[in-house]
Amino acid sequence: MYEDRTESFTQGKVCVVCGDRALSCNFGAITCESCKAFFRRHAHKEIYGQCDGSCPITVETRSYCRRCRLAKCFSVGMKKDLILSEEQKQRRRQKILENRSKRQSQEVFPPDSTSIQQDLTRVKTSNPPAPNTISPNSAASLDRVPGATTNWINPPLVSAPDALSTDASTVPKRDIWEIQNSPTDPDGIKRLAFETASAQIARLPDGMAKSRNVLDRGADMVTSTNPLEDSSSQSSSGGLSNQGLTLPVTICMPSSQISPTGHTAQADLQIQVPTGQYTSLTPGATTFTEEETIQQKKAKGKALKELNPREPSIDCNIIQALSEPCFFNLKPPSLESKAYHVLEPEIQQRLMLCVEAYREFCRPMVSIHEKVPQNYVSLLNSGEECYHQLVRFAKRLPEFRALSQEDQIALLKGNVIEIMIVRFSKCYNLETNAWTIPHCGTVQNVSGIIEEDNAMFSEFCIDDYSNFVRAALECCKGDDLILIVLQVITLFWPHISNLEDVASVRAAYTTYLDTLESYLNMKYLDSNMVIEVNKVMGQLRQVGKKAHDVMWKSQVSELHPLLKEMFDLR
Amino acid sequence: MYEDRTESFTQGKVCVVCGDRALSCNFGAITCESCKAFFRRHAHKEIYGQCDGSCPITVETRSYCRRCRLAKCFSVGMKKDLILSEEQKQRRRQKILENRSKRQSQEVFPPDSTSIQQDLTRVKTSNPPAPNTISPNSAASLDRVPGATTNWINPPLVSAPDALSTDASTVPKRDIWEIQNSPTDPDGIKRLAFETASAQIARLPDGMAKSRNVLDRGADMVTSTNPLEDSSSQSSSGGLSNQGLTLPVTICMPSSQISPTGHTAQADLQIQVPTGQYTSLTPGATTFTEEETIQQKKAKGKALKELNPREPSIDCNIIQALSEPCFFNLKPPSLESKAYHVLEPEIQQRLMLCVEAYREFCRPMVSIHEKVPQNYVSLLNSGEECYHQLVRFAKRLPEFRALSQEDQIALLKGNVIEIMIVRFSKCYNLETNAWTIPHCGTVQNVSGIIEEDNAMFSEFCIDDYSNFVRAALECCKGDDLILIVLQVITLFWPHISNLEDVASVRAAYTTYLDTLESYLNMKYLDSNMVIEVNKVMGQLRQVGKKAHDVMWKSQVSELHPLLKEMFDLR
DNA sequence: CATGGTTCAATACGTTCA
DNA sequence: TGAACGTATTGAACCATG
Ligand SMILES: [Zn+2]
Ligand SMILES: [Zn+2]
Ligand SMILES: [Zn+2]
Ligand SMILES: [Zn+2]
Repeated sequence: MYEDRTESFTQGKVCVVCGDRALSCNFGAITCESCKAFFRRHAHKEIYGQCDGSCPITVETRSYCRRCRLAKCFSVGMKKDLILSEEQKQRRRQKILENRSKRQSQEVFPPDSTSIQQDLTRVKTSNPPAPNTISPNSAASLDRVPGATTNWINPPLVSAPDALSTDASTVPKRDIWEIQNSPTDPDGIKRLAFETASAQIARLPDGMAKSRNVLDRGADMVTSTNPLEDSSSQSSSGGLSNQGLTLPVTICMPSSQISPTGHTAQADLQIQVPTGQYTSLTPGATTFTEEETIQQKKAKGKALKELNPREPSIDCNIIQALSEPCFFNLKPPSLESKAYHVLEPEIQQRLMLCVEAYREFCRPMVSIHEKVPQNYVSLLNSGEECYHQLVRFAKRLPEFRALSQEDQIALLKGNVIEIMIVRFSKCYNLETNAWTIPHCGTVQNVSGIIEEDNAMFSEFCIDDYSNFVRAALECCKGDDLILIVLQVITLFWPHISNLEDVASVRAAYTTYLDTLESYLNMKYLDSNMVIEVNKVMGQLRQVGKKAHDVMWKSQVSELHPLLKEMFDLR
Repeated sequence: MYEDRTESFTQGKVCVVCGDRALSCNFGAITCESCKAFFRRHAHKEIYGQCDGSCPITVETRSYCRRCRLAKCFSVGMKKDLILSEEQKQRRRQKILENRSKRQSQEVFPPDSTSIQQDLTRVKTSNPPAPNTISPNSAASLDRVPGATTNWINPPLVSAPDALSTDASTVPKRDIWEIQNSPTDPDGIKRLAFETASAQIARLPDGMAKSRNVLDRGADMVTSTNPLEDSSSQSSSGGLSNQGLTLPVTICMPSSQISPTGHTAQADLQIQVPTGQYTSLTPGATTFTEEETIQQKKAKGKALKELNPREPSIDCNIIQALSEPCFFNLKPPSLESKAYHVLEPEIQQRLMLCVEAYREFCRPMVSIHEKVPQNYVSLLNSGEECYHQLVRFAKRLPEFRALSQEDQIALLKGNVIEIMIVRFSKCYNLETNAWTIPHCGTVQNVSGIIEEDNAMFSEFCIDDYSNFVRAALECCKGDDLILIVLQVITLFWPHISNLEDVASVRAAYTTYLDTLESYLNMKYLDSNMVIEVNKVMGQLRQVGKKAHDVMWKSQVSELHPLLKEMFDLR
């Protein structure tokens, strides 16, 4: 509805349906943009209404009666045959995608690629998402993996013959893991992997929890890297322990600071959380009740904070940020978008499944209100919700549900670290080597902390982590869906020993690998994409192993009972 | 009522009714939220007040005088047509529900969890989301025309868009995902559409199926249209809850009263009804089998009745009356009378046609034996035969038979309420505001019942109905032929959207209007007669619209599947 | 350019609850 | 009654093809 009455400048074109300004002929009649959209949306639909069929249609009244508006559209000669059929639209989208990635692949080679930041900036400014552009030098630097597997079609350890290999199964199978873990013969690898797995099962106390909160926020920011989304999230940054993720667990603190109330309840906007009791698996363990309302907890948190003025308090902004829903989640592209219809239905379905499952990670965490975290350990302990989320995330996946409880637990325990690493990668600031927290003015650089305890972290070089993040972000630039599917794949990573039904796990692993591959092939004609992502997976395993090792060195005693259970720590 | 006077930040929008802050345009005028709600609640009501009609309406005073507030609402241009009708609201809710379950179909698990084990255990028990069931939209619209047409030569027609297109694309397209996930080729959609289209007719196994059988059968019978043949059906009448048809549906009742056996089988003298299963469109719906014999049903009904002694039972005489053939049918004058020879042969023929068709309404109903109706809902539900009769009635008319099956169904669905209103008007007692049932010493006054639920019937004032009946009966005093032809005319009332062959429907409508006019002009020299009947038709549409609304407000769950099908209720 | 589709923030309906 | 909310629809702006 245009105010300016200089209709002449639009060549006096007027919508024959409503009289609004018209720009062109649409579907057989000169119409305005709104009537054009209206007709496209409704021409094939049945419209129910209650009128005598003679409602006047003007600019003002056109939205009053859909039936009469549609009738008028037809009466002025608009033809629904001119609306592209679903199939035609599909072809069109396909073609657009092809052209787009063709164009981008040309852009990649030009000499200008400089720093990551510039890349990111370019992403922001250049309209079409340029996710697959990889700066040459970065790609090179990622190539730490000796003899990296370039073809992931054949998952590690998984020689699942009956897997749903949808296509190109002819490609020689190589196991990424073989490379990472350096074993040379398949059997050796397997065994090795298993050993590692069993060793791994126990880690990651709580670093996960807390750091996740913070990290999550970062993800929001990163998401805004998405050219389409832009602006709203300013790039301020509030750092927080992130390495927490990897291990700041080791920081000791007065036990008094670990409040017994330091756990959480689930409180989601949509989901009513039943109150209940936390019952530890181990009889003697502490029990927590979860009967407080969120409001009560908020109040309590405030009170606590006020009562302990001497304790260094964490910036309120951080707290607020942490408690917001989805504050750092990945933002996958909407699968509703017509563009994805090119994919086979099954692939679409799996992708949707991943995104749906991932939503479990997007719930707000309220635990942060309960007690203001004063340090990293309490931050960790207050993050129980993280693990619940992880469990729910896994449960969303039918393949996971189909497993025995033992296997489910084994997978969760065995792969949690890697999943979390992927999850938090999005908010890692490569420039500062810190996790960035949006909405907070501060950036907490953790490298110093890490360096404090060289003995503890000697095995976990910050470079490992940052290299992984760098590779991951550059690889998936802007396309959070890749990271999401990666988390699902990681969940099913079948390196764990003593799985009851290893075949099913492998099948699931393969299935989601294939899904990701299909997606990448569809979206990025650049076939290198699969290779790149494959490399990233290799790095993930490397860094995961190191994080795991460090975990075992940490002080167990201060962790929340649930976390101990999670990791079989005593 | 907002305190902050920074109205500018709301773009200076001000409620044109009360001056409060406004957010958007509501029902045709820029209003505040409260006036919007007020208008929605009261626009259809009559508000009586004892003021002089000049009360000022401001933010502070707006709730003082509802009458003046409503008047101001109208005066500033708010339109009650923009308030969704009951049907539209119902569809809207339906759509929201569908979308919601679609979205959450993957949302398998309850959100809360305490310990991992509990989480996992729950996983084991919880089932994957039920696949989304989609029920097809019916093609017919039940749109109402609010205003009465005063000139019946030009019926209030809805220019059905693209009426002549016979392709299946008129069927609303549904996303493939909604229905099944497996189709892999784009054609899937197309096929689906076709399925939907053909299903439109074929499926509906039941309700429709049922009526379809009848439709087809009806056609068979038409052969026997020969006037000589139908001696068997004397003009006694098989009444049935009629008003039930129009509205008492809304009365809620314990679900126990709705016996799953409370439906009927077709058992006509001439028509052998194939036994079969009722398969609802919606997978989860109840299934009814129709294999019992009438005797069995009778027994069952008795048993049921005895088992529920607390339920108020309807007088046995009524039952008997209902089961007698044609206990309350109209008795048209014999067209053999020489008096009618003045009329042109074609007119005579048409009149005879109407009378013959009407005889289909005069067959006895046996369903009443099955289960003694305890109240209006069960009465309604037991009245399946009514609809079969209606179908046969329509099938007798050549213009109707000439239509496509889709259009036939659309007409039946769209006009059934008005036809029934006319049909039952004859037994409405204007003195008592009750329907009188012959052969019974009792008169059942329903007004009390209707008034019981004011909320439900607020829009359907008993006065509306009685005014119509009064007008109709006074107008046609003694001449049942008028009412009969009126039913035929009503059948062809072409207000329905998306008729394939709207031209033919209009032609039929006009034809019978002309027939009636010729008859009236011949019989009643008083030329006012045409005008009077015209007025009655206008009232019929008004009362029909209200009845229609009430129908949509009713508890859908309690209705017989056939009725749901008939009215596209879910 | 002309004319299709796509997107997303604004809009406008009903619903809920205190 | 009216504020707050959930959602489907709308339409301006934009993107892509030929
Ligand atoms: Zn227009
Ligand atoms: Zn209209
Ligand atoms: Zn107002
Ligand atoms: Zn007043």
